[in-house]
Amino acid sequence: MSDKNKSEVTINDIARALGISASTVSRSLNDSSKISEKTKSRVREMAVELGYELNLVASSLSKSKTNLIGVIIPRLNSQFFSQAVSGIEEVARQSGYQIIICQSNEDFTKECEMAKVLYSTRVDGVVACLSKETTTVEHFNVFIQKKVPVAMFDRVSYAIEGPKVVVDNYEGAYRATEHLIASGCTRLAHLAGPQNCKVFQERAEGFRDALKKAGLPLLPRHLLASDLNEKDVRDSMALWMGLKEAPDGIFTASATSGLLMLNLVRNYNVRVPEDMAFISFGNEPCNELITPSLSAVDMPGLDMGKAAAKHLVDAIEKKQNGDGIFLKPIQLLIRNSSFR
Amino acid sequence: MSDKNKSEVTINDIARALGISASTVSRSLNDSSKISEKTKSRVREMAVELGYELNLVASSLSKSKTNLIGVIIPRLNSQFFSQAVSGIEEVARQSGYQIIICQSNEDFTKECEMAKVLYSTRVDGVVACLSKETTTVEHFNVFIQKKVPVAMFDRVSYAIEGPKVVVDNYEGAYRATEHLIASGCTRLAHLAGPQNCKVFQERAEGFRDALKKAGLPLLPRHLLASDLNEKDVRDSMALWMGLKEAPDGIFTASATSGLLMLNLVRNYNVRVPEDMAFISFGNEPCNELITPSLSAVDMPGLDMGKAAAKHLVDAIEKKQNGDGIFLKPIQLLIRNSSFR
DNA sequence: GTGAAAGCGCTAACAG
DNA sequence: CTGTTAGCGCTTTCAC
Repeated sequence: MSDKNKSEVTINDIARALGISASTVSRSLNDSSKISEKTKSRVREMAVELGYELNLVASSLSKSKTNLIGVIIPRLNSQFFSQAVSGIEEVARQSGYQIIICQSNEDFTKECEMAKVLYSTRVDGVVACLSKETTTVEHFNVFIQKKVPVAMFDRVSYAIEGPKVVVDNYEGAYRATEHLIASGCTRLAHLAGPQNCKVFQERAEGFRDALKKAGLPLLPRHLLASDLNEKDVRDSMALWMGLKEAPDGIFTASATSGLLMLNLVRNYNVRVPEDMAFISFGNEPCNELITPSLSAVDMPGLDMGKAAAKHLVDAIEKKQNGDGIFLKPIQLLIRNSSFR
Repeated sequence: MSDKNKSEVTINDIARALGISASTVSRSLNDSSKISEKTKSRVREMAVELGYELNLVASSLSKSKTNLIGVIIPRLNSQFFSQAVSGIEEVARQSGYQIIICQSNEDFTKECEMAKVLYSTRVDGVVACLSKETTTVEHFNVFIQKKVPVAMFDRVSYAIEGPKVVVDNYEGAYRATEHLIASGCTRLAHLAGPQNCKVFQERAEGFRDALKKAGLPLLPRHLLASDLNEKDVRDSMALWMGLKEAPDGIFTASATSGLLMLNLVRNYNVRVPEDMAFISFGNEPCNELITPSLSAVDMPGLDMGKAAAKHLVDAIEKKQNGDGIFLKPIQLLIRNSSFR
């Protein structure tokens, strides 16, 4: 009847229609225990009759709670990250939160901007995986100061508080290298990632230590730090193939670089795994479909995402800062590229 | 100096500190043209001094604009979707919007719920790709009624207004089939998707028509509608291989099913592409890395995402509903699985 | 069990 | 150019 031309139906409209107060309507809609069932149902009916829909921005403002979680990640298009985001989204939604996605694109400056706008959005928490470029985390201080929990996964920083969900990169690298050695490789090489980034440091370290432990030398130029982009991978491959002592076992610090290398090696007269074995840190579905299938250290992306979100939500709701390091198991997937 | 213990610094604090009004502060911070440069800079300085950060939820409430875009997609973990979301995120952010991601997981009920909460969040617009189950789009009516633009891509519905970004599924399927025929296949089969879903209908239709055009028969059970999940694919493969007249050319309606089939065929004594050629609708990076490499109809996920976001933003800002169908080109990627 | 009133932080007429 | 005054729609004491 009161078909007002106003765009939005509010609790006031319901209140007016029912001849009660807005607070009663609010309480009813929130299922407050101190409202009679009768009133509640009258309110609910009128709400649907008028086509009322809660306005979360108003609600957020008055409650100082947005039920929004900011997610900062390097990018979306890798199995690991899309799985992680899936996991985050799933547990977030189950817990009543929505997620705002920001891709830093491995760009530190963008990461900083994103932190700012997420803060302005007053997200209740953020889960982040740092860019490769990131070496300082002061851009997260806004959150810390205002008691907004920050959960990190994979590429984390221990310089700020909050839950961290990680894998043991050192161990994964160590075991991968060990495996290559067990397969009979003696001239091992490692295509490492940017060494300012902790996870890549750890992977390089695991590699080095495994060699040391086995009494194997690290041949000159057999450990190459790089950005892991396509050019770097191609250059590294070319460099190694030109060496007098070319590697007979290669461990790459990322899935994509491993895939690319395995592809590049076809241009040479080299048998895999007989002449050259491969294993990569990080697994893509692709790894087991190609020929030869590519061995990998698998990181549980989905689980890590879920865990990060879970610990974040706990931190948000229980007001416990949720500090803690949660180590997720990696898995060595041995396939044809290294099995001999 | 005025180190009040209040958690949030507001424009009022700045106003008080400077002995001016809150509106002047607001205008300054928004770089209004009618504020003296001098005042602006005093305000800006005081803002950083006090550690002020804009509260977007308050701003959103008073402006009735959230600068949030809701994204509803079936899932994240396929090249196509992660690329699409990347594209959406990129142009959204460049245009000053943040995106809220919701995965329907191909579940119609979830899709409906998501539409509801996105509306409650008062997103300024939504970009959606319908779930396979979705046959009705009434859950989007909230948006339409309230003039919130809805852009759709790939799996779209013409039952509601708003920009649609699509590829010509019929044409892609037609050309893929045509290609198989040109390669010498005569007993063609198509693993189709759920036929309530338009894109899969169109693909099946393109397949049928290409056969007809070439005067080739559609052999019994050579067109199988399915859900494209792993079990369906396995069953279909088994069924086909058991046929007296087994297919010698297979066109799958999705990338993953194609990949899986190509993998399954190894269990049979069949040469690819000599005895059986393959091509899939949808391409994954994987497709060119496997052996034999898998031919595909490639959809430009990134572009489609960007386009959808762009048209949505236009619709939001120019108040033009942006109706229109934007056809993105597909590309036939002929690789070893079908080239003979 | 329900109402009145204040307020969350910002913006936007309307004055001057 | 700047200030005053109302809200935006909802929640939340504090009364009754």
